[in-house]
Amino acid sequence: MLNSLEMDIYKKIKQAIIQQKLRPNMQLIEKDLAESFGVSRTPVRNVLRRLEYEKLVKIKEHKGTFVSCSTIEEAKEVFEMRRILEGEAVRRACRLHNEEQLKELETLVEEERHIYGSLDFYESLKVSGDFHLKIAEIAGNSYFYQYLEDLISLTYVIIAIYGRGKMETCGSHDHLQIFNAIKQRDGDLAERLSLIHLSEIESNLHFNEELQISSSLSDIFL
Amino acid sequence: MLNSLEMDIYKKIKQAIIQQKLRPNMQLIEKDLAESFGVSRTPVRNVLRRLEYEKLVKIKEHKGTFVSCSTIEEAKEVFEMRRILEGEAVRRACRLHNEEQLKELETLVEEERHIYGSLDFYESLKVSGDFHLKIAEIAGNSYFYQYLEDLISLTYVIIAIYGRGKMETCGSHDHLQIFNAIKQRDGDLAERLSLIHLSEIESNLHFNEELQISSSLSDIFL
DNA sequence: GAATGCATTATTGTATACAATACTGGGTAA
DNA sequence: TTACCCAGTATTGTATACAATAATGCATTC
Repeated sequence: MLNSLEMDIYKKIKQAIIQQKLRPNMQLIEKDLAESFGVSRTPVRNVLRRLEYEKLVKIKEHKGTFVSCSTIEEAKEVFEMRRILEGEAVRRACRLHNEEQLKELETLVEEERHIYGSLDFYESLKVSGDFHLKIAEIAGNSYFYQYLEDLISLTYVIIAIYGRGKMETCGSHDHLQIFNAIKQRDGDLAERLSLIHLSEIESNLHFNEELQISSSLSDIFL
Repeated sequence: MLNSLEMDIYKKIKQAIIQQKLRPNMQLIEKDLAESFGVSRTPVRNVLRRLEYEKLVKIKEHKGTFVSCSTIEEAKEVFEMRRILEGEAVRRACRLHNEEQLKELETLVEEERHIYGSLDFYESLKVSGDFHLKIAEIAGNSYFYQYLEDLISLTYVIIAIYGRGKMETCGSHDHLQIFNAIKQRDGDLAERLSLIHLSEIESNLHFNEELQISSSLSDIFL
């Protein structure tokens, strides 16, 4: 995939986007990025193209690279696809999990419960995402993980755009319920809880058109 | 995504892989590709990275890029994920399709029926794939298309590795049945037929270990 | 004769130089 | 004053040059 140099740059840019240090529609100038990482434009460009493939940035030819600002329709597609994939994944996880995996999953729930409120917002987002990804991992088909990793990253950006600060992070309570359903191998229940969980997160977003971050003043005053 | 220069190179390399002009495990040397396309290594490298992301090639650091040669396990994952996604997609297609889309789908079935046997193998593969992709398109969430486009391309390579020449292409009869189910908006039937269809293709493959294309003699004589 | 080490070569990885494109602003003409 | 054109600038796109790495083969030594 990416070599170690690029992987380092990739992780840093990705994290900055997720943490909103780089906000939607902000331009990422290759030269500046290259300088701040102390490398040439070449590896930076490679990373940006990768991020574009994940839809975290948008590259416009001869214009530049911009932190992605998903439309409402795109955001809804992300949640819809997450429900499809995570619903199926959690079913499989119920069937397939072994003791070790269950323990790892439990650890994540515990961790989440522990840092809830205390640590910073983005740390708790990450731990929450890890819970979802662990289920994808247990589901036993690597595409679950591959697809959901990207979709979950995109969810962070969507929350950055359409969220309103407080309750967008997954409640650790929901995760505990899902965990228990998995533990009891109750696929129907686990799927139902997962779908509700995702829909709740989505419904806490503010999909009012006016709230979209505009890329230009002409968008606003048109 | 890719600009027009790279898109051109991308399509040609991808097609060559699908058509087995570039066989699994064959090395793709950047310099040679660049020369044969009359460009520098830069755009070629970009394309190769993209193809790697789609799992059509594998890049080994400081060694080179090789046409991917999926293992049996990877191949099974591809079919499994196709069943998950296409099963869901065809259900949605049943609900969502409009007249125009239905007509386009019918055209593809007709076309397939028409060229069956007559045209070359790879052309018929392509038309067959288009049928599957059209359903993904009708399903109304762009991720269906995005994911399945890659999975279907990978299927071609898998068939190249594990197929045995004759009946691996989708029978147009299966597609006609699926089409009729969609037309009648019978989601249950359409899904069932699709899953059977995919499993049939898979079961026609020869997943005997000995048949794997070895990348090195040491693999054979170990 | 076999094995090891070194030099050579081939290939990829990174940096830099150059080309193309699109934006910006000022000047000029109507 | 306003609209348009043109030059200059900023940024990306492509090519090339250079560095790093890994494979190869030959020579040397035991």
